[in-house]
Amino acid sequence: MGRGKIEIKRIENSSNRQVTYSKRRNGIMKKAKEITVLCDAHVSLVIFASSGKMHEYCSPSTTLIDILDKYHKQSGKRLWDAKHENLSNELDRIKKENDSMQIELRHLKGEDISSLHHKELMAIEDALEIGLASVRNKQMEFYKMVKKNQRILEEENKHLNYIVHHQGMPMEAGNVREVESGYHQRAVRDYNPQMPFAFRVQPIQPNLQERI
Amino acid sequence: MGRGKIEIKRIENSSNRQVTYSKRRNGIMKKAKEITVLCDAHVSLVIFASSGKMHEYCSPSTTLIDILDKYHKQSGKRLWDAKHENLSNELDRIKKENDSMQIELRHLKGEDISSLHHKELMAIEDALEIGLASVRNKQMEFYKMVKKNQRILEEENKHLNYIVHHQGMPMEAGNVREVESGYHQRAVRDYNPQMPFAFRVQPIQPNLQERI
DNA sequence: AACTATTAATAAGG
DNA sequence: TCCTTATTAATAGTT
Repeated sequence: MGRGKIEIKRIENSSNRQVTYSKRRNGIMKKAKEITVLCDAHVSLVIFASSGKMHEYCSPSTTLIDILDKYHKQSGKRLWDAKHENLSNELDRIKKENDSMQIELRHLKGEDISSLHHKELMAIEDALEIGLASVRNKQMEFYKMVKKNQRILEEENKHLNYIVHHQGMPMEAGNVREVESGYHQRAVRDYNPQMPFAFRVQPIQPNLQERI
Repeated sequence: MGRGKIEIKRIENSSNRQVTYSKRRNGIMKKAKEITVLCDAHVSLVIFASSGKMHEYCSPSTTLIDILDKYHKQSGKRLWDAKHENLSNELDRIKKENDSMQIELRHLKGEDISSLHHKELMAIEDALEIGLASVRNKQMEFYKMVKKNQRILEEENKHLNYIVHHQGMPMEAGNVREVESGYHQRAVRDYNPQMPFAFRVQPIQPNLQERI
């Protein structure tokens, strides 16, 4: 259908090929639309030029996903399941990891241990002891820091008290509080900001004392 | 292109529609093949008749998956990612769960605790103490069972010794071993099969003694 | 399914 | 890429 008949084989002339591609692509698109309308068909058409440029047609009232879904059902061919597989495998892997961690967690919390053997119990006990030692060690650090801070405060306090009383400076209760809080702030400045607030202002936690 | 011009609208006559569908479907397929050959194009064509019957064409040298993959890259549209989404979401969710469990595990093992606040440390310590108590409780059960078993064995032993020595039955060393192992087996029969092997034959674990 | 008159697509050229 | 046009290809209606 043209000025001459052509053989159906690759058009070697690049620009001719390009032109023909463009024309025929439009032709197919048109045909696709027509069959859609005329015959209630559902069509998905995706064309890539050799240049890589893409054109597509998908009948209205459907989506490519629908089409592919139906394709999937009818052909039995997998398609994106191959893509799924990786994700699915990873999911399985992580689920297993999750399960074993969950079990380990339970065991460390002393749950579900009735079926464990002696060696396993020992291992858990060891882990717990190590953890406990580490946690208490950390708390000890806090405790020492607090102690030190308090000692500094007390010394400063004593010193100031000395000054106040021996230099005969009259002060009201409110002023004293103000000065004291000033000391607190100064002393606290050196601390790690992550240190719990409780340690900065309040006295030592009573249960820390019991443990040390 | 026929005996008369037709309007591009749904063909109401069902059998006409069916015939036209068949003819035009072949036409499009042919066109698809032609453009593939003539212009080095990659074509994917999927057509569903209103009856639901499917036909497809995919250029040789590619697969539908390849085409869809390229489609995905170029259009940015999701496609089967929509299908993926559930899986992907679940993966994310489980990964998060995983992470938090991992952190909790580390904390219970006394790792990565330097940034924790006092309250958090206390909570971990409590959990560890509970876990430790539970584990030791369980071991205590074993210990008691072993103790009881041993007591029973000792009594039986004493009794048998009495019989052997007072009835003057001469026995060789080999026979004694045989008898003893027989006792062991009998006594062990009452145990939970999950009980660690160590308890069944060997004496009490020395470190259990220290702990109780 | 085959036929064929007619329309539609398009190759070549501008 | 778009227009034109000669020519081929597709196909609607018929058998």
